[in-house]
Amino acid sequence: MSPKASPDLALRRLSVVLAAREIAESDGWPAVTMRRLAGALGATQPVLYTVFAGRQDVVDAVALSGFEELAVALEAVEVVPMERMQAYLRFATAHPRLYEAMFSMPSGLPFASDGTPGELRRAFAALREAFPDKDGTRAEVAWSALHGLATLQHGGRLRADLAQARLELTHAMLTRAEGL
Amino acid sequence: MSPKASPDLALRRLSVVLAAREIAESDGWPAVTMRRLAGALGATQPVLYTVFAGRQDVVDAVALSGFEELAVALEAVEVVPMERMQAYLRFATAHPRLYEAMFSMPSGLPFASDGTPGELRRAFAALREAFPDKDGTRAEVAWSALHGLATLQHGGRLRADLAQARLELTHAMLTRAEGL
DNA sequence: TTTCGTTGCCTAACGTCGTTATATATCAAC
DNA sequence: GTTGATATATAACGACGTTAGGCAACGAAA
Repeated sequence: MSPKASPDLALRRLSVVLAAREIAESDGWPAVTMRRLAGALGATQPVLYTVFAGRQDVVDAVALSGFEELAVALEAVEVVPMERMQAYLRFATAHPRLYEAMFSMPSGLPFASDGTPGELRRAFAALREAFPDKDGTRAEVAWSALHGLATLQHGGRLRADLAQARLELTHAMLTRAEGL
Repeated sequence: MSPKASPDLALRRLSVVLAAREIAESDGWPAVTMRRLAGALGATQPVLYTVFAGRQDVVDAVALSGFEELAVALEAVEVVPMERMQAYLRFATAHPRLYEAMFSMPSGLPFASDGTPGELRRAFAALREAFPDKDGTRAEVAWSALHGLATLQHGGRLRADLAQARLELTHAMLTRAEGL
């Protein structure tokens, strides 16, 4: 039934994702080419297509792993607004390219639908835990504010010396807005 | 001095920017290739390089034109937080690809430095007008919140039925946070 | 132990991209 | 009309994502 030693596909997937993350984090996403990925794995390009449909699929897999990591990072701190906010921003600044794949790049991942992956739900749930309300509006607003801070800050669009002030003001806003 | 009828370079630049915007808005940024741009202008690729250093330069020019338009859109409404917030979000949803070029794509534009273009300053000034404070922290937070809402919403990452609730909550937060 | 069928991988290629070198055509100046 | 400069077009280069086709390796059947 198995003519040739069938390789561990799960392991191969993981290797590709890890290599993609490393290359992206060091040289940027445009440097993550199928040829370079194959080279980093000591294989040839067609091998990549045995576990991924294409380059976009690789990026999506990296993004998904990022959402899992973000969820872990958020759950690791206390269920307190400021703690979770700092954990979120810490994650974004520690892995800028990963964060880029998760939010700023074209993605084939389903988000608001029923097929939304569990990793995504977990990450949002960790935020909602810290910003509870009836329908989740407050958590979505908190998330938006954090995402805006993270991206504009990383893009150099905000004054670096005001980073702490922005965080504190955002925190004050989000917590005082408890009663609607 | 002028051996051949020297073409209007400014006009050509404008034509390229307009064509790039149209193609991007209809078929997405990956469809904005130098070949297609040249075709839309009835010229050949090398002509584009007489007015733009490369593709990135074209994208940057489109982004810059977007900042100018954003500034105009913001200045067109009253200096009231809710008005300017709605104007901002209206702009982002009306020209999603343009907004993408301005914020979500790799850019060679200088932002926080002294060389920041006037179009950018104008857009931010219009926001600061509506969210005044001593050092501009509040305007930066407002901008971040709006940017987060715009991008996450456009990416389908937020519940569509809560859009109005998110806007109102964000507005309430930003306005009540007047005293620090 | 030999043969066969299946499966995994590599080489090579296709079409498209951004970008550039070379050549040709066009017009002002004399 | 000749000359010289310049604007444009043709053609190419290298790299990309992706795929087709051939070769080699291995388990099962004989």
